Amino acid sequence: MVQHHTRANPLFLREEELRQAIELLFYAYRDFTGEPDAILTKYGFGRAHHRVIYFVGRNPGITVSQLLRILKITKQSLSRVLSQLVREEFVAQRTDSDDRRRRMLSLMPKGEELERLLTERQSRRIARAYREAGAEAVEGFRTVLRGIINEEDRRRVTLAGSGRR
Amino acid sequence: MVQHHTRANPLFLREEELRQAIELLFYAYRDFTGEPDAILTKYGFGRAHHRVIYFVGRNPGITVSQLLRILKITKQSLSRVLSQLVREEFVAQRTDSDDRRRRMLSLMPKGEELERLLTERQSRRIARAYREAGAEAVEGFRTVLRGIINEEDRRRVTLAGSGRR
DNA sequence: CATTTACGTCAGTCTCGTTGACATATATGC
DNA sequence: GCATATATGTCAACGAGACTGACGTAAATG
Repeated sequence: MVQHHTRANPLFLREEELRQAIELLFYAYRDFTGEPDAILTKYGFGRAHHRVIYFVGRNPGITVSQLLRILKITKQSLSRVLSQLVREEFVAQRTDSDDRRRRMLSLMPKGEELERLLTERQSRRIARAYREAGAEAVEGFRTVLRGIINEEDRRRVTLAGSGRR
Repeated sequence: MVQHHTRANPLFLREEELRQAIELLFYAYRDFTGEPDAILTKYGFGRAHHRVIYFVGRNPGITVSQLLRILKITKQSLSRVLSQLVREEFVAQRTDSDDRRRRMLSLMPKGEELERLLTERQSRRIARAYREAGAEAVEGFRTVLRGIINEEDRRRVTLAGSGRR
């Protein structure tokens, strides 16, 4: 697949290979977010709203501080978009009965609908790529991406899912 | 959180798998850009500067319009960061002798140095992930990422690298 | 010579990230 | 019960970086 005819210089090969990875990530993320971004604009929302809607939908009952740890942004940045989503009835807050300081977040019908719309687009893109690449490539894709993620957050992705070994 | 022990429903499994991909991409990109972002701050630059420096370094002599096509941002957005990079002598412009409307961009010594610094960090992260994952996984990673990229831009990544030159 | 292309710029807007200070409610350890 | 820590929200101010739309200039091109 990767026809490197320069076997003479392994260092060059390595750098070229790594630069390709950098570029693949850039282009893939650019296009991966491009479609949702366009949809969000119609709602007066941006990518930050998308992230909140996605992770709240994925983890119903998640608290603000848990969300902050995932997004790695400041309380202010989250607060702005979150309060907007609550105000416009995309997201609901209810007090945790165990610890009444906590606000448990969940999607309201409007939020669920938008979440589905956005996730559907992204899923379709991934599904197509997965289908074309085959199961073995998919495993490789997952493995490498996990390796790129900071160690402390790797568990976030594979614990929840089919990757139960 | 969400543990799926259901093997009964293949559709559900599929959705879970796709959501994991979405999250892998999110976390990987977040951490992939996190390190360079921190460095750039010290220079008074942002991620936009990084992208320009990277792609100019990678494609010496690239023109403004070519850069726009890669970054998919507007002329204004590019103009702001580019003129700053030129002013501060990270990037040089010289008129193309064939078509004197074009400005061919290249890195100046300061730009090359910063580019190396930033790319080094990202490369190290990728290299570690590649090493841990193995050659086969790397191929899968590349294949799936290429599939995620809009078709018209796929050639950007594999032609320039292993192909010519 | 008219049109198109490449590039730059001005003015204004918006999202979304930042810091730092402060307020409140609640939980928890002693 | 009190002191402290935690979870959350909010205010003010700021900066980066994206956008649109319009306009201007230089050069290439049909």
